[in-house]
Amino acid sequence: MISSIAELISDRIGTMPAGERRAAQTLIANYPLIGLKTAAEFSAAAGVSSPTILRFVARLGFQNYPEFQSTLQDELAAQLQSPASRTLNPSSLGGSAVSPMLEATLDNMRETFRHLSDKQLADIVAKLADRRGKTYLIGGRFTDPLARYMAAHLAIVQPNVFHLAGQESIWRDRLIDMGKRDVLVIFDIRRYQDSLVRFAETAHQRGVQIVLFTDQWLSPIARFARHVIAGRTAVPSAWDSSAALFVVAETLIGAVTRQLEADSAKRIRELESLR
Amino acid sequence: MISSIAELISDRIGTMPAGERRAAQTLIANYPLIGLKTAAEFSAAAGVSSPTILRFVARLGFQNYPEFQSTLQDELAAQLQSPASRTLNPSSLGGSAVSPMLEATLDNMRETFRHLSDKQLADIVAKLADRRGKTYLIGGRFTDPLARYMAAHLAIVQPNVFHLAGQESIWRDRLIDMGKRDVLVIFDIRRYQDSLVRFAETAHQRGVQIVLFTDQWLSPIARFARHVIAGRTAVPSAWDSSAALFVVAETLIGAVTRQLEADSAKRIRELESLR
DNA sequence: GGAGCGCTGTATCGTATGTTACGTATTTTG
DNA sequence: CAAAATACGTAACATACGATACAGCGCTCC
Repeated sequence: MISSIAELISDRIGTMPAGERRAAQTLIANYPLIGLKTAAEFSAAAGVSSPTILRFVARLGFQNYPEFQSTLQDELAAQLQSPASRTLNPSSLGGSAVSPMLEATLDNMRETFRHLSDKQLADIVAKLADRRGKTYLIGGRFTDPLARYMAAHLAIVQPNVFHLAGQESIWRDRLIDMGKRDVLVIFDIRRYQDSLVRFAETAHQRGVQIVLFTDQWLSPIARFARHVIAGRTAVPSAWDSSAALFVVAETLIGAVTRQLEADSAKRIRELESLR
Repeated sequence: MISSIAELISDRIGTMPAGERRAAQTLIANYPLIGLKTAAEFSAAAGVSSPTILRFVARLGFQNYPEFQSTLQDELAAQLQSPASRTLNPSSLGGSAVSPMLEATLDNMRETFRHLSDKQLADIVAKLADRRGKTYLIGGRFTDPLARYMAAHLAIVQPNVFHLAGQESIWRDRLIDMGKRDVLVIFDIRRYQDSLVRFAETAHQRGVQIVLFTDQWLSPIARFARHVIAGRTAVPSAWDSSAALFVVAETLIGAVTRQLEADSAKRIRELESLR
């Protein structure tokens, strides 16, 4: 079973003529980056001519150079998305049944936060903590609980936080109260829901700022969103994982609370006395 | 000090017009691979035109698209050569506000799963997948969204899954339908809610098996529970974190789905056709 | 409400890139 | 040692890619 181009090469390098072998060796030595550059640059690095490079990729079974590059990119993409598979050898850890799921989830979180800058989060926190406008939250079929979770916390540290629940017609009607100063937090991962997209579009037209929690393939709502948080969702399960988005949500909740510390502390005391 | 293109983007994304911001977001979400493809493919993925992509890279300070791609490749090369440097976020070095939160959460998860045996999980899965009885789910003030999340998934792979929502009196009345073969999944972390404890006690008296998700200090409901999952909740925030429990929930969802694979696949197909 | 500015997409252009044909060099085999 | 076959590079070609000019549109600010 040959899965990567690197394996394919080492499998066939013996049957190659001298020039192509030099190409193969340079590619292996700088794998896979040389292969992503132009055929001319590749040929220069290998010290051969560009036609030799083309014959080389043809011998590997590719129709043309772009096809070869695409395959390399796909390979790279697969590597970059699951850091674990690359860093640790499979035999090193004890074979627990649950740990693949846990490991994947931990990777997803690290990866999600790696693509999330402090500045981006700070901007979102500032917007969520801005009390001149209202905050609305809504989610899709499986992610609506995340919207609820976030709403439950935010509603405690500040007024004017609303979770949009129930039937579509109900929350569509709420659009009438939304305007420029307001924020709409939407959770939407595959398979993206049309109803949410329509809702987001209308809200956007009304000038509402949208904060979108989605997966790495980006919900179509990203079109209308002011801020996009792309979480990794891939786990060894029949379902996608929302855990990374959940942690981002908790991080934001914590940051908003700290931001509003003075006010929220007072508010929380008041709430306590109401019980 | 800006070292990577990703940082550069998050630094300037605030000043970008809508179209270029979409480009920026898609690049961040699929970093950095989309940027290595052609401008046309990039533009299609971002849902904008190719000139917008070119204006985007120009705004980042590049003379032309190839120069932008070369920089991305160099960055990738540096990463691939020292795998260690990739795993840590550059911002985690200089006192970032978010990464303590992430680190604590990751620790919580590892710690939570360390105290969770495969056998314990397998028992719970077996019980949840047992279709002779009904499954009820409920949670506390902040954890009810977790109950909803779990219910939303379980209800798809098997019948007779119910989330108990609304006012206390409503779900108390549902006790009448609960019996020995049924399972009640409860989420309860500090501060533990009296209403839930009373509910759990009554259910227990009726012979209902209780699966409890709680924190490491154990809700009083643990007294009545057949299975207890104790998650770590401590994070540097004003709030406790439910993320570890969330991941356990997802793990169970995945395991139950696999357990019921044959039946659930058929069921899911049926559901699809109902849309 | 009107004028100005800035953003974005369409269409066109030039060019860099991959591709192919061909001739020479090199190796292999009878 | 000779002849043939294979490999390799040079040069011409075509395509597809990035760049640019321009027009339409929405937005903001008087």
